[in-house]
Amino acid sequence: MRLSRYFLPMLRETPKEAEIASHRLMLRAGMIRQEAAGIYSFLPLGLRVLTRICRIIREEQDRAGAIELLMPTIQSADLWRESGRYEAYGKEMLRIKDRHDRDMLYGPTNEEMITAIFRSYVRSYKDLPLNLYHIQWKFRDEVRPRFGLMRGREFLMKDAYSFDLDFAGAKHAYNRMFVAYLRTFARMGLRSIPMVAESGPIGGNLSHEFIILADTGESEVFCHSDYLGFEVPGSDVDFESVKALQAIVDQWTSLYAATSDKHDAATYAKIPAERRLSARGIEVGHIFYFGTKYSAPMKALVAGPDGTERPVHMGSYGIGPSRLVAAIIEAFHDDAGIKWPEPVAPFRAVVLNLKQGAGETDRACEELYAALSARGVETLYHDLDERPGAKFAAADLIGIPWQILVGPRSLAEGKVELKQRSDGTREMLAPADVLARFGAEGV
RNA sequence: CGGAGUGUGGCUCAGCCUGGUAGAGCACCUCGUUCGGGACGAGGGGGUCGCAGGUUCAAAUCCUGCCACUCCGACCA
Repeated sequence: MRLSRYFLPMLRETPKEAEIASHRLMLRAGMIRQEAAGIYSFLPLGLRVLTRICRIIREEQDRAGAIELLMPTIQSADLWRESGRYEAYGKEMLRIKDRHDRDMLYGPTNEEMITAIFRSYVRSYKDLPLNLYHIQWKFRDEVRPRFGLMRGREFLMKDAYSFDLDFAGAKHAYNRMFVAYLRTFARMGLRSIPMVAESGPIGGNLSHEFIILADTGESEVFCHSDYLGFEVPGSDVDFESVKALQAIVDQWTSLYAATSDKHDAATYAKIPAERRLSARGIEVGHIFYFGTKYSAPMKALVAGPDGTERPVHMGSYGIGPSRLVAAIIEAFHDDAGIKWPEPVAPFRAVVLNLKQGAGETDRACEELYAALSARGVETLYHDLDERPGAKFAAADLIGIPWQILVGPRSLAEGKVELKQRSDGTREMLAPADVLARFGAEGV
């Protein structure tokens, strides 16, 4: 992508409403634009990151055996009356009426709808286990939206719903998502810690929040510091193996870890003092087992091997991709801007032409840009007529992992400079060697 | 929902107390000089001062009401 033809409205000054780093940097880097309190447009650069995050989520959901579908944002109130939540959910639910004066709502979550889908097609235990998910916009009319995407009213959510014949099956379904979540966040460069959590309005009695440690996190958390050293399951995990998954979950729940809601000071005090970790965290995922809370009242029944019908056991599993954009920035930034981990970066490389309009640098940049693009390396070419300093600042701000600096100084030696955004390391390389770095073996 | 605060060109803000021709920096357009860490000069365009009432000869400025947004706390992917 040529910057001259892209839409990337960077801000030099920080809009006054932005308090935390991620919000500030997203606005400055031209990723988002606020439309109303807690409601944002994703501008092209922000959308690229969001899309990459969703791609990783999908890959791991699919790997764990979940199946994607797509449910609407608008739901009928009648569905929610069946579960009793239409009244129970409170003012957080945005209630609307259509032209026929029918009660509708903008979905804050989809347990009711997925249960309705399930019950209209599935009758037998032979169709289980089943896990259906979608990635869709949700609306929760928060009293106080804040911190940009961190606590918006409209937000993107991946929500999965599992269906099993009994608790044992449901527990395995829960474990699948548990392990998938560990992998999902790790692939984004994040260290997540599963913590015992309140189940809130979703209900149920088995629930974990996946927390990223960050100073700007909204939750106060307490855990054993050994969690920071645990190994994340590899891509070869056998999601069919009940025993293998249970072993992983057992390990990851073996030590104390709780949010302030569920914090037990006495248990925490038993951890050796040097292993106690008291910090703030960002909730990026939340998983629940809630049994027959919805299937019983909504009559989502399946026949078991003995022929009798029984309500299906369910769980639900949420990840906030839009919140993850912010969480990743909180974890990876410095004073100059964002430092994207490669798997979620909006572009992999940015070519900076330090003397736009000079034949030599223009030619070298064009060649590099064309060659990188041909190799499938997503590259942004900063081809605006700006001074080098402005280009450096812009590149650091938007945080693309690899900067390729092309100026007369290095070009005189037949070289360009490859700078890594994450640690600032620089190397002088011939253009051909830069290309080799981005070859099949990656950088 | 309790408490605090802010609305003035695209952005950051001054002006308001003490009413009298709407300002600055950045950004934008033109020309020139520049060019390895957010350049400089000259010229130019752009704002019914959140909205509605009121007071006054005169309101960005004073008064009343409303709206929007932000921050602190209680609740939440």
